[in-house]
Amino acid sequence: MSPSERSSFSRRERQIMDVIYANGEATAAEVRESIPSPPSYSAVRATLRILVDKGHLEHRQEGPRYVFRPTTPAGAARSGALHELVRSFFGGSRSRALAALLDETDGPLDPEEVERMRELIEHAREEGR
Amino acid sequence: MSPSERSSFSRRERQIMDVIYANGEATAAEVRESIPSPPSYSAVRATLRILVDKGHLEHRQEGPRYVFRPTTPAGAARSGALHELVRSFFGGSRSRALAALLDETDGPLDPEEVERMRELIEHAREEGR
DNA sequence: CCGCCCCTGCTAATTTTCTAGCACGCCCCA
DNA sequence: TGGGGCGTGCTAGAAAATTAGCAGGGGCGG
Repeated sequence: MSPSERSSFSRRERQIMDVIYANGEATAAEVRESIPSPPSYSAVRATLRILVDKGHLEHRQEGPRYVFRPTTPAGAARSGALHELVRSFFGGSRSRALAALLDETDGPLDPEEVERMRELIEHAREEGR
Repeated sequence: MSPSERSSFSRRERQIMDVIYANGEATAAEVRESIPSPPSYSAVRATLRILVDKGHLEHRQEGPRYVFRPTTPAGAARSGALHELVRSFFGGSRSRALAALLDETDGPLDPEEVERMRELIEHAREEGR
């Protein structure tokens, strides 16, 4: 998903896409439950239909209902969104983003997780050598 | 800026906030130049005024024009946006986010930067010990 | 002083988004 | 068979966002 595509979403569209990316996939009812001060069920369905028309979502039938998921593979969407955020909020500096990522104000760091992160960095360092 | 606040922006509002966060501060003309398929100058100014009314931006007079900047301190906004992204796209896992951050498809890794990142991790590791 | 240029504030209209609600189909069970 | 529950598609209207354009105001060169 390109940045310009991403920024072309309307408010509701974005909220819905966020929920679906967070969940991987979701039904209309699930989407609605995940949105604060949610719109009507009908409105959710209408917006989902629009997103399908625009090519951002696809749906499959599961029993009586539709299950929606992004057309853009999750990995690519995640990577794109993250790089876009780093570009716009951190001037493109990965290390400054990492510093914010390690900020504990938003939840304590798990030592095991830090260890995993250390390994990731070591690995990247060896690759670049 | 809370997530719910962030997701309450309309499309244009979001585009404008993004530009201003990326630049730190900006004039109406600068904002307009940074938006792809930009709205009219007048529309930009109107939306800026709305954002000021809503309390997301403030402006100071600089010579003949206004310079706008976020009311939320940049650091807090960055941290909040990043943690929100990690929560919704990476299931809250910082290490998975880091893995995506190290993905080179979006630009090569600078060895010096990797070194800085390694130091950040080491530091966090020692803190948590 | 006057005209020009660039800025702001504002209003009214257009366009887009959002919503409610109706019509229909399917399944299940009394 | 007939009703109720639950899903979809669709459309018309309401609500919100976006836009254009006009009415100043201030600085500056002629």
